Amino acid sequence: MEIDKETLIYTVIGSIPKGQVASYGQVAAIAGYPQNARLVGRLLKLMPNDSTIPWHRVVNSQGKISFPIGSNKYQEQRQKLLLEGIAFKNERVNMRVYQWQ
DNA sequence: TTCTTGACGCGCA
DNA sequence: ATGCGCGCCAAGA
Repeated sequence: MEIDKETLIYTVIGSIPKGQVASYGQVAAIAGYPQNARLVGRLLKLMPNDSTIPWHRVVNSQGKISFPIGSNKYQEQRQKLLLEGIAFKNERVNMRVYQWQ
């Protein structure tokens, strides 16, 4: 039986360790779908609210949150990351330090 | 079916 | 550092 992209990507995101982050592109690549960063973002958007997957640990390749600065979602994600000990430097996390794998 | 969008990424000026 | 263009690809109009 074959695992679909959706399930695989959710699994990858779910395996990101607490206190670390991964970019959309990395998640896609690890799941076996390089060049599909947009797919990752789309799935997170369609993800049910009652899901327990750590969606907040996914930021873009620049270490920035992919929501407009100041928006509720932006604040929510930033807060979750801060609570895990991830520090922000000018609205962005240091990928060299917090990047998973 | 074609065109536009978008929680993206990379190279280049 | 900062735009800008282009590649990607599934979903919606």
